[in-house]
Amino acid sequence: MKLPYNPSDKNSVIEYAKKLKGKSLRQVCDLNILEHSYSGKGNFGQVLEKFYFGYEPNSIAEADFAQIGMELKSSPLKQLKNSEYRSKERLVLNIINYINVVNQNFENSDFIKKNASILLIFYLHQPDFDILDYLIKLVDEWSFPSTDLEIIKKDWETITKKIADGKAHELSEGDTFYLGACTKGANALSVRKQPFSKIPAKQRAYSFKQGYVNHIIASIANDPSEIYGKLITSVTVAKKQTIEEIVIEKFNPYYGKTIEEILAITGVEINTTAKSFYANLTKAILGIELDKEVEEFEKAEIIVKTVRLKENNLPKEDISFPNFKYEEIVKEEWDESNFKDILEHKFLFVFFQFENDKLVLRKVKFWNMPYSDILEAEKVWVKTKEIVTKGKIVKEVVGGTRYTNFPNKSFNSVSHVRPHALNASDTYNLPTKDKLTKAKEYTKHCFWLNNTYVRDEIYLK
DNA sequence: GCATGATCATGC
DNA sequence: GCATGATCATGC
Repeated sequence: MKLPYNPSDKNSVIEYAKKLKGKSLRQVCDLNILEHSYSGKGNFGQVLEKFYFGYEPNSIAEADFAQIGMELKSSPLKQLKNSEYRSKERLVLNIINYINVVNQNFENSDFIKKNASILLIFYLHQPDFDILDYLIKLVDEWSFPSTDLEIIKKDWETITKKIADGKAHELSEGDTFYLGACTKGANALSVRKQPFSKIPAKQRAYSFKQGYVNHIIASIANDPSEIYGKLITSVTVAKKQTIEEIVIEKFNPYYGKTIEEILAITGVEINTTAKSFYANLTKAILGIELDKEVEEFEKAEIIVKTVRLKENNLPKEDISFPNFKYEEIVKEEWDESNFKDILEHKFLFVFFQFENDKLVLRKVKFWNMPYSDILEAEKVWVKTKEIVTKGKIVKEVVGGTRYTNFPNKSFNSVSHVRPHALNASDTYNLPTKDKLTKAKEYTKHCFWLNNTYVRDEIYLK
């Protein structure tokens, strides 16, 4: 069959691809073929490959357009209330071959062979729409900006080293900055062999983190990115230092200084009572303008947590996460749960400590939760889900105070569940009526990291 | 002094 | 109106 483009000419492929803009698959593909073969089901990318570009979907190691070394990737967008586009999810790339990758360098890796040049096709995902009716919004060829490539190379090496250390089963997205190792497979049983351990490891693929995809989208859409400040100003810097090293180097001169002293040295004026105070102080130290976001943190989806330690090193408060909805948690599985997703992020902890009633900067630390502790957090999540499912939240009511069966600090060393609401009547609906109180809704709760865990496993380590 | 339940303050 | 970071109140 003659193709409507020349597969050995990059411009021809890109030009043909760009005709997709503003169209849906139904508009550009042969409807008869579609209805016979797909009847609205299947995956957007597969339909696109087969019925628009005219080749059979494959899972070969080389790029889809082999002659020009270009890989085709389609991915969904979501639209914000202000009508801007954001990535709906991470962008999943090739599967990690644990056996082969340990014998490769980044430059000659399967990853680079497959993804050095990507033809990106972003479509607007709309709930309840047939995939054939999603509108294609953005089409362009994309390759790594040179500074990003240095970060991604280090990420690739981090992933490879963990496999070489026999720890493929302990891989986590939080291990890396832009390039993640995300799980890929029908279910938790999708495992494969790893070279230096007998433990089967979950099947994983390289992926760009959602935050990173958002920046790709902005660059393709030609959004002027005036809203970002960069830590890494050149390829030279990126080759020499990791994001981690750059951040620690910037914080280092302020260790042992009080907040007042830091403000005086940086000369930045920040409203000390504002909620955004610590976020702004962090930006001041990093040399980022206060009205801008730290580009590298957004791309890597780094969660910044400020902790105030008491003089005995114990954090003054536990660390909260977003509230969970009772009706949602009962439908989730741990592997796809919100809580696990959060815990697999990379964190930047900024530690202050009270010293004679003044707060002094102690240290900053990049951290992501070790595999063994994720398994502990899973127990807390499982128990929480069980309690909500059975409608056994309230244990007893004493006076006006309701005591719950939620996992507390003595249940688990990593995490516990506690209220996080405006007041007791700030509630979410329950999927099952509470057995004891007959209530149909309950005060909002969230998962917390225990302050003792933060002290022992993050601050002191 | 800590654990647990409850609530506050701010900004979008 | 709500999410989020922060803090308070009470009982042991």
